[in-house]
Amino acid sequence: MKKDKVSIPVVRRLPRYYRYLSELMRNQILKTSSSELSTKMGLTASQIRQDFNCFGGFGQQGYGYNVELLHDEIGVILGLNDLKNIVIVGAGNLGSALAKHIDFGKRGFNLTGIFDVDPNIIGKKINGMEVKDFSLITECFRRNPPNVAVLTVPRSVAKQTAEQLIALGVKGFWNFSNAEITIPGIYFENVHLGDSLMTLSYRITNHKEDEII
Amino acid sequence: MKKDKVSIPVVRRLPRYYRYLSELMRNQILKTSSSELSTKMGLTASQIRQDFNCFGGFGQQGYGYNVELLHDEIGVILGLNDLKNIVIVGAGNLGSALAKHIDFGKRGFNLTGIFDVDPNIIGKKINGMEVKDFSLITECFRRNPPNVAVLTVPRSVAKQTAEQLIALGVKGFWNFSNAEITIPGIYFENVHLGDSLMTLSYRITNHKEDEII
DNA sequence: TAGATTGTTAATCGATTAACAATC
DNA sequence: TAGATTGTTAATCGATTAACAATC
Repeated sequence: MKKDKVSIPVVRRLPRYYRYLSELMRNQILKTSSSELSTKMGLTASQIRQDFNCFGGFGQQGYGYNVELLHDEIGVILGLNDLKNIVIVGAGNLGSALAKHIDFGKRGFNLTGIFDVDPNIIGKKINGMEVKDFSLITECFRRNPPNVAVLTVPRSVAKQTAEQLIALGVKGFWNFSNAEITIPGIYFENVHLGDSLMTLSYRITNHKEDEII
Repeated sequence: MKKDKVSIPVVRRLPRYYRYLSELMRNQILKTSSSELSTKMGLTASQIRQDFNCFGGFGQQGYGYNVELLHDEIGVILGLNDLKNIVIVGAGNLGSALAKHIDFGKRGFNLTGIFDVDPNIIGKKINGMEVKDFSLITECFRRNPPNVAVLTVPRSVAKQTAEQLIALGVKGFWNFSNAEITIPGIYFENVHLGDSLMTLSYRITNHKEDEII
């Protein structure tokens, strides 16, 4: 049955399901089952069925799941179909690497601008898109107001930059700045690459033979 | 009391504690308490005390925690003090951005090499370090065998590249390749930037007024 | 000493797993 | 129909929260 409140762990697993189903599609596999997925993904079949049933039943008893249908449904749930405008703010190493590396279109976003404050960077082209002066951002937002911004500025200016963008209507941030900002009503997806690396350090340092993950 | 098996959620919070304590140190704050940290970090005081006590008691009843001592203890737990050699394999957009952007030294690692297969990239300098030919990797590993590799190669070659590196002694991967690889005894810290972005898409698409995170 | 705050045990909550009836 | 596999309810497990005695 469809749930109205879906828990964070379930939401975090959705993109993973989506990837595995994409892979099955690439391999022209038409049907799958919770038990098949469970062995492939290292989850329990029960959990998979529970997860899917947070959003309604996509399967057929006795048969399993139609791969493409399930894939597309999860895409819809994730909101990948209605493209949300997104801009990159901060075109340093990380910002420009993300501009080139991430397929925003496949992830539910439409990249409409890249901004920086550094005169050495402004005017450069990244993936055919010119880096614009951040001080002109108000003007640029008139035409294509974005819902979301990638925040790849130094931590020291992260909060003030976020506030400026919120004032212009931005509702969500993909935040790489290493600052933890929380503002009511605004969505922050904080990516802490340093934390991830330290977690790896922990595991390598404290390994006890066995355990994976 | 010191626990011998520490759960994943606890481990993932350690870098976060470490960051908040670093911040307190920057602000010359000498002592803190679980309740003070809890309001700052959005956790419960109880959880914080539970977390710290997985590793033994670092506080003093009636006083709280000495910021620097706690910070340094967590650093030791994370293994940040004994630097582990790390190489970057794949010097494309993301690999080279990470080389420039990440302070490996502060995260428990010592960057000793950057490799690629592309003749257009080999020989370039990134942060003063020359990109070496991946086919010479066996030779390069003689001197400074690394424990860990950053895997920033395309998904299609990720698995075979990982296997080559494991054969040369690599025990852990910071894996950006978007391939989910599991090999017994080897540590994979998988960073799925696309998943992170899709999670943001989900939340923006399905927002119900209230809820943050 | 009195006040504060830890370390730790016990209670609660939520997520995962198991079981099974429904049904294709 | 028989076999398979879902959707869903119930049981279990583990993580979080609450409570409080220990003690600085």
